[in-house]
Amino acid sequence: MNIKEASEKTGVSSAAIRYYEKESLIPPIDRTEVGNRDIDARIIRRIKFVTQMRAAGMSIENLRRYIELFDAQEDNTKEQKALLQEQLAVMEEKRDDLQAAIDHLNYKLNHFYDHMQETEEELRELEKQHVAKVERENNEAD
Amino acid sequence: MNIKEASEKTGVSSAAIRYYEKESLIPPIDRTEVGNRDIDARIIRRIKFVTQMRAAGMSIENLRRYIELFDAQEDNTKEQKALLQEQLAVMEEKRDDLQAAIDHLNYKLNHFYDHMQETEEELRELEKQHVAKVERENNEAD
DNA sequence: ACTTGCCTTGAAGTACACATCAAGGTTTAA
DNA sequence: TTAAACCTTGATGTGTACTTCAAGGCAAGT
Repeated sequence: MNIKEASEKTGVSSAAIRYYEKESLIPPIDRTEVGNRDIDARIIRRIKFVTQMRAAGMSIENLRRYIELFDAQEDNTKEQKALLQEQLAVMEEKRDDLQAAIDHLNYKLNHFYDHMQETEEELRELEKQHVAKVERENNEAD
Repeated sequence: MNIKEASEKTGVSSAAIRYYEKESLIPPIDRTEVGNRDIDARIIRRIKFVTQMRAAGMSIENLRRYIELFDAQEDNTKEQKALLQEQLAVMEEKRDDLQAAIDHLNYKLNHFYDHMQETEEELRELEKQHVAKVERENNEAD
């Protein structure tokens, strides 16, 4: 499979695949006799793995660190586990933040046709208080 | 409250607060007589809101679009609702991707002390097959 | 023979989200 | 009154993660 087909199969651009190989996020890719990349299922899996982790917000740097350990022969399971747990914590926090924001949006959508939207009402109240305060200050300045 | 105190209170750098104001992610901040920013609880709330959404992966651009609608006086409810729904869909997808990755990592962690980690085993098996294939090819080339 | 369409590498360019710097102003404390 | 410690704006710099470009090679079709 050439790089274009791999790109279509994974949704990752050819340039990005080359970049991932250069950055060792995927293993060295076999070449045809003329030097073109010949991509197999193993590489496709690796590309998809990278995509998933990238979508989850893992940086290239951390991903490479992780994959290095992953691919290593020696079982440095402690480091590996620590790294996984670290990443897991980051991702869970991210998910919770997302969920909070989703809840917020859902609430707004559910109450959308109420005459005054309540979440906005809250902020508008603060806004009103603020405007009143500014006006008071202006009056004092007279 | 000056910008430094606000920075300490929110964990957002002074430069970032200025940037957020410039990009209209937070409302225009009042100034003291000499032109320094005078930050109140309302702004602090807004900064924290931005931080939360940013941590959840929303881009500055989308966040601004969202906040613009949020702050709008006119009730262009249809567009507003459409945009909220759009944003909601994006965020839910992101959350689901995250959850999938979290599940993946959790699985790995739960099976960490198994003699051979199963997910890795799978990849290592492919790796072995690959190496064997390369060796066969090398032998053929002799 | 030549166009089309794929590939290669290395270098340079780009978008985002700030961080840092330069040049200057104000307030406070010694 | 001079230094320290804030502040301002505008410009420029930075790191990340690619994308795009330049220059060329290979293989198939017309």
